[in-house]
Amino acid sequence: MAANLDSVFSALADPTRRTILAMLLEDDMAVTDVAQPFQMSLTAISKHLGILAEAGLISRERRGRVIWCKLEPDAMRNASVWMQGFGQFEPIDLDAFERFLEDELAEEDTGTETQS
Amino acid sequence: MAANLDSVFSALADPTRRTILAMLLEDDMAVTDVAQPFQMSLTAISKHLGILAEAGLISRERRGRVIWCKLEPDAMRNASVWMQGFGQFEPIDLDAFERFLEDELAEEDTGTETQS
DNA sequence: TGTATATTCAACCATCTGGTTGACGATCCT
DNA sequence: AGGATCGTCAACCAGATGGTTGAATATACA
Repeated sequence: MAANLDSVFSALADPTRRTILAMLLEDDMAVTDVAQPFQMSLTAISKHLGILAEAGLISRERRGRVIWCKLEPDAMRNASVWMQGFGQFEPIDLDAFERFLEDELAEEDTGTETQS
Repeated sequence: MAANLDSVFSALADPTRRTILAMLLEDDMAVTDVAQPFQMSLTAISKHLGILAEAGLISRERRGRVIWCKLEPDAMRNASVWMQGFGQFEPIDLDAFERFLEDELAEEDTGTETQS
């Protein structure tokens, strides 16, 4: 889904949002606590969290008054897969990569392990 | 370093630019040839290439009249390393990667944009 | 009930982004 | 030199983005 790559990469393009993700890596956090270390308004942080949630990078769950934000690393998988394909080889090794791809597909045809 | 993540991720956030990168994965290309499959003007593609180059994702070298664009995978690799911190991703799924590439290229070929 | 806390909504603003067109510089080929 | 090709520059435009403030909503608590 290329549209999802759009939203994931543009969500990751903002340093505030990347910092928020790094904070959530340590633990789930309430919106107010997420906002605490930043200089900007709570509304601005709330918007950033909305963008991260829209991209699927986090989820938000209301418990009482508090909305808990939780990292959802699955959303990064597609983007990570897409990116890693570019970093795995030197451009000069393209032919080798093609053979590698074909080998992988051939393995799958023979019923070797299959990831979803 | 963080500023570079800004430029890399925001460069990757545009589907036209991701398609260009996928095209350059196969071979170095002249600007005009990069622009050929797209509907937009050559100027627009030139700007996209400028953004990709600014992010370090490609390099451009003039030979005669022609400017050759070449993929520079190191920049993406750095961003990929950043993403690795956010969870245990599955081992690289090259089959999935190839499907992404095909989706990206198919979008441009058919002109059907899957915008959300 | 009334008040404090947690979060979002609505309106607004400045700046960035992705596109256009037309003119221009650079290079190749007769 | 003259003309075609390659690519960028400059100016412009509509819409997106990231921030603000003030009001509104939802929940908790005394």
